[in-house]
Amino acid sequence: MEWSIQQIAKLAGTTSRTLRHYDEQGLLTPSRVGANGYRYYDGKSLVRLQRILLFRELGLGLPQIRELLERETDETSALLTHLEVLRHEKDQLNRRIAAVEHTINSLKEGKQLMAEEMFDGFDHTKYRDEVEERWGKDAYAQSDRWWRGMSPDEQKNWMERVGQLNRDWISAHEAGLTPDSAEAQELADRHIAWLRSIPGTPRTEFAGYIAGLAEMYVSDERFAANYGGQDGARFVRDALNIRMNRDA
Amino acid sequence: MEWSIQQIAKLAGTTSRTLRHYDEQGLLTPSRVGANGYRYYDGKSLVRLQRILLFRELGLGLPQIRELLERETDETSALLTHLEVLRHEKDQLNRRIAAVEHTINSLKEGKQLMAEEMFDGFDHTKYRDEVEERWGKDAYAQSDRWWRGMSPDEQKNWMERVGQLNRDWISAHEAGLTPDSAEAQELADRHIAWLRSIPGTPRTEFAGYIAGLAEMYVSDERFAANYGGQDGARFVRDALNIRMNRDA
DNA sequence: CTTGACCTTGACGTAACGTCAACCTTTATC
DNA sequence: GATAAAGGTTGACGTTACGTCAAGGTCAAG
Repeated sequence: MEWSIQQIAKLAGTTSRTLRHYDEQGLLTPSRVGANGYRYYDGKSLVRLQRILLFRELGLGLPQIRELLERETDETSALLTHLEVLRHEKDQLNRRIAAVEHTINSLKEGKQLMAEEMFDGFDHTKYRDEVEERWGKDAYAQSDRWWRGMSPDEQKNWMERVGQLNRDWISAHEAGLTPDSAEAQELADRHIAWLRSIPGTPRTEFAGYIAGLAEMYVSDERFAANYGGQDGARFVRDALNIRMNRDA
Repeated sequence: MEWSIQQIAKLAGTTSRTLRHYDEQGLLTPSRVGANGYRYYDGKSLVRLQRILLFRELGLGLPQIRELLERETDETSALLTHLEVLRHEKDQLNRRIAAVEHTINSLKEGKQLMAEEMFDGFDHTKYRDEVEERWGKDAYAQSDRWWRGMSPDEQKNWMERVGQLNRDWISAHEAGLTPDSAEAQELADRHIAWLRSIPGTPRTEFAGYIAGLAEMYVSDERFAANYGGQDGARFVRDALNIRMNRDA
């Protein structure tokens, strides 16, 4: 069997322009080219084309696809790879759906959605890679399970407690207190207790973990924002460090 | 609270260039612009930015997003729309996963995947809109349920029967038989019986349906390809028409 | 006063095609 | 055999949502 360029395009659900593009890129050359320059394609071309379009729908770039097609001699393994990517995409989608449902519920409960909350909600899934890189894969998975295990009410409650703690930090700082003041040290106590309550928090080397975290509050604007900016974050960091040293 | 362009970019997980782009496009103007031209953003900006990025992840274009944000005063309804789109995407993904799993199973059963099969597999979902337009929504849904109701084995079996019929048509044509020959008429009988066996086939106006279908075999390359090209399709059409007229 | 981080406005680059334009073949029809 | 319709070819420029310099102004810290 042999098809013209438009025929095979319709067969595969694409356009002739795409076919010419793939020809230019060396991704899919016609099985035959007539003396008049017309392109003709056969069954093998069709299969290859299907696979290309398959990968394209996944968002893979043409160079990547070329690599895949060249390296993968086995159809099954290629499809298994494909399947894995699809499942990963599905997971992500499910998460996004859960996130949106969550925010809708919050709204339905009549409580206004505040900017920080919105950010925190997304934060939890958005920085996955970063969290994994910094504290290991288990840490993220564990913390994620814990978070999802809570009811929306519990989640809200938890976030409000965090918000309160943050606000207290900011007030203390704005009140001109010093990091070693009794008030700041009390906040440090609360802060540490709060951190301990999060599953995934390392039990060994806890002191080093806290020190690193405190440093990050300052250096990462996303965290610093929670404490009213870099200045506030520095205040929190100092208070925490003093608290930890007192223990030692 | 007020953030600089990089701060808010990091907060939302994007880049400063994107922010400037959105400013240019009038999608998100800074809450304040300093005398030096610096852009500053506040909490409301952050929320709006989050929403923009949300929609962007869905693949919506910036003009569309602008429309949505202008029309939607209600947060909840916007998110509900959003949710619907997400769920639709999820359905599609699940279908693709099922399709890939199906082909993998076929391969695992050791049976070679032939080009036509692959095409048929995709065909069934790919041309949905077209089928619906031509024969009504019920027809597609009905036929789809029927197809999915079959086990992989049954599906394979059914496709092999179709393949045999098609090959017989091609042989008959290549053998130089005429559409009104006894052999061709016998094939027409089988063909019509086969069509009747497909749920969704109209019972009323069956003759007209057959005539239209026969015409389509010729005019649509995707169908013609099954009969060895337009020429073969013409042969099938003529045989079918003769068969139907004989009944009348 | 320099250094380095951050900001600005152009302006060109990119990916995967869509969409003409200008022109040649093939096929069907008068 | 003329002619139009349908389909083919190769350029070449347009599109979207930014990325990525380039060239230069601003600002806090040492």
